[in-house]
Amino acid sequence: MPEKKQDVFNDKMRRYNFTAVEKKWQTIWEEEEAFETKADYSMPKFYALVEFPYPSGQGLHLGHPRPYTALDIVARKRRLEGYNVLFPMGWDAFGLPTENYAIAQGIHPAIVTKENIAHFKEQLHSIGYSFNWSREVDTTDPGYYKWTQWIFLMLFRHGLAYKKEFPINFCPSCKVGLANEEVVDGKCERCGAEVTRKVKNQWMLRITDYAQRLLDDLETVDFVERVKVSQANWIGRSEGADISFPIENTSAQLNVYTTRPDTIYGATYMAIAPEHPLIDEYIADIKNSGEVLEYRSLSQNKSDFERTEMAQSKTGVKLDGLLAYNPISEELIPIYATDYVLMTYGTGAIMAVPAHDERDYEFAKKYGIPIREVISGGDISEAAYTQMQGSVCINSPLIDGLSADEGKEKMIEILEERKIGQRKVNFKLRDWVFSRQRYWGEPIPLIYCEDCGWVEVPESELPLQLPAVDNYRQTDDGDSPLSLMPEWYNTTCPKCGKPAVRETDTMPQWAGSSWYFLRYTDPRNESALAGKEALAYWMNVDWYNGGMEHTTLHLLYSRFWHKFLFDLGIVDTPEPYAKRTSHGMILGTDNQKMSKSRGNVINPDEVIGEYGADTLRMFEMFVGDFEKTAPWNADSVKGCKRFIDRVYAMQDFLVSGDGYSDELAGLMHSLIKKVSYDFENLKFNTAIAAMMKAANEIYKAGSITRGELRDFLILLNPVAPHVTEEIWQEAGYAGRLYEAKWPEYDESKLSENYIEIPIQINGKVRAKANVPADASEEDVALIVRENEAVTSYIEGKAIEKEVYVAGRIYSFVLKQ
RNA sequence: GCGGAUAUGGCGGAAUUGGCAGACGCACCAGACUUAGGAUCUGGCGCCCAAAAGCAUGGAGGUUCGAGUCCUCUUAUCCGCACCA
Repeated sequence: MPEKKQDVFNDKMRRYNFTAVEKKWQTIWEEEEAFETKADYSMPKFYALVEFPYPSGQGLHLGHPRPYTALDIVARKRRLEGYNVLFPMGWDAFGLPTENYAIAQGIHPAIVTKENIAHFKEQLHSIGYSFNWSREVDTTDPGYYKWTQWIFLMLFRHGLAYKKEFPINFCPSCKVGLANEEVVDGKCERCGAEVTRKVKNQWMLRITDYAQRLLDDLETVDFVERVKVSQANWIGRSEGADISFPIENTSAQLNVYTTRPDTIYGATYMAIAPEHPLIDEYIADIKNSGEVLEYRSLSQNKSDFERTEMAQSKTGVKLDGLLAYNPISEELIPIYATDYVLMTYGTGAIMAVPAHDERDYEFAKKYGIPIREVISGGDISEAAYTQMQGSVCINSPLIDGLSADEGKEKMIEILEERKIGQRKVNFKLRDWVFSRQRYWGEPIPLIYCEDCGWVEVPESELPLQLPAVDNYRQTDDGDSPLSLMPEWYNTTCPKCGKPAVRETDTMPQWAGSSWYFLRYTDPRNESALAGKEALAYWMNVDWYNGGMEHTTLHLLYSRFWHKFLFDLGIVDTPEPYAKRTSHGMILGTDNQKMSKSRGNVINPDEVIGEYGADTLRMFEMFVGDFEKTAPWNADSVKGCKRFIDRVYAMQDFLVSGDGYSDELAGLMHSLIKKVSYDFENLKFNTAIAAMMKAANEIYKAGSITRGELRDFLILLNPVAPHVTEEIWQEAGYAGRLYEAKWPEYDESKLSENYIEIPIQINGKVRAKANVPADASEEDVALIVRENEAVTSYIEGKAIEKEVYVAGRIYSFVLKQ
């Protein structure tokens, strides 16, 4: 050991060349297949999953490494704990940017994709992740999308895929259909033209059939609360009743859905969507039909954006000549067409209760419709009163005096008895629009035959490959480029053999990512999406981390597909993911989202070049609470680099001894406990802080035993795998660090013999006392009284109360 | 508008879930070692103050021996969804 500690750090300071060292270990790990899964299915397994990236042309940005490093830490820890770990990576490579690049440059998207993947892969390698590269998947690989298509066929065969007219966003200037994310403020992202709606015949998936199960099973999984809440809100279950209102002087009934049957006496008008078929049916009876039809076409031409823009002020038009009959209040009430009622939810018609619904209130005020209070508790001259809790039904002869909740139940019973309505559950969740009029996606494996209708492409012909095209652009009508290729789409009907045509739409980007976690379990299987045994062993995903932005799309879609495959008996579990966590975004140094246009993007390659991969990994974890957004701070990165250098230099005070020294034993045991706990609970920042603090203590102590350094290196290894592996080798420990065993701590050795407890007098800390850790309350009371500061405070004053919280605090309350 | 979060030093952030507010890091200050320092080591560092005391977790109240943490009200910011009957 050197005489003076600082001597070590002058010219003699031990340093290492992180670039060379990191490269060295990455090569060794690869050669030794250090992180590959074991074929031994008797081992306990752990499946860690991060969302596979879209390989964009820009390469990785600083946001990518945050979740990857987090689960890499967990995966590495699990391996050290003796688990067989599956930690795969792949590419969600179908998508718009690549396609747009292809359109602009005329280069086949497959070629661009290949280049981008190579770049991404190299970057990921340079960060030292322990991914199972032998299991890499690529959604654009025909060997992969064969099974995406196969799952679609199964959905079709089981009646979960159907075709329907559906409006899409269309840019009249670019003449292309746009995804929602390409529409910014109602304008085309590229050319800025106003986006309109265009009705297309689209494939839809019946995710709504699974709405109840998708909601119920949230109870069975360990997802962070905010994810569960968003999914539940998105599914949007509500309970109410369908009720029929006869139309006077006709045989028609107007069916409505309401969650508030208890307010039916307050229904003073009916409101229907402008598209509602009632208008067409009784157009002859509507005196102002011209006005009504004009209103309809006006609202139909509005884009979604305009419609929400207009939400400020409600508009509508009364159907002159038609009146509805309220079957409970036995009154005749007017009917309005208005676009605040949506054709796509419920029945497209509502009973409007202005007194107890804010929208109806606003509408009734504007059009001078009576507002009748039927639930007490509010002031309806001011605003609609919508509370149910603690409210009582009034002006409602059949349910007067009941609470709103009871009134609702009672009214549903009455409606069912009289056969004018029934209990009904509704969901906000819509079916999934599954076709895209694009090139760069999985072709939908269906054929249309004049005689047989839609017919499956035979399974033996899968994958149905994307053909080479001359032009990747949509037609002026917004159809897929495949629709310009008669040589591809003309075929024969697999059923009857007559001439028939292929579907030219492709699948959305969400398709490939809806089941990729299954493919990782057995990625090269050619006869099934994955082998039974592999699925049984590896599923469920034990821990899945991903962005909040995928909560209501990818996460819900993949749960849906998984449940469908479960129903078919292909997978054994009703849910794919046992646990889901979410990371916060990394912002630029200006506290803004990193983006090319803001010019605040930092490339991870720069950080690796200047400080090394271990430092990048550590800082990504140290920057703040994993679940919160955090701004990148280029200066703070240095702190992590310094710490790593200090750890490297610890070898200079290495002394013999496989165990812990008396001086550091308590520190080591509590460090093992802290780090083990924090790594499991997304508290990477405090785990690193604890290791930094421990390093400071070790420097103060001036020596470290071989046993202490060994365990310290193992704890730090998941965060900084290269440097720890290097020290392991240089210091002469046996074997590889990646094969070491995660240390255990001894609870009895955590605490010191003596502990310092603060003494409060009237709520303020005035003194501290050292007491034996195992002292009784009586003992502590005596020790505390010996303290001079305490005696000076309590002398001559009456003690009103004394509180001792064992090991924490001693508190006196004095009479003032 | 609805839903979800967040607010703590100059900065990023800690706080065993009601028990010493500011761990750890950055920046800064002083000293050491240096031909040199964008290296390293040692120490300091919430505000106010000579010190003692006092004041401090967006703001205002409250509960408690004790509140960043619990309750009520309020302000600001961020994210998601947009008339879901």
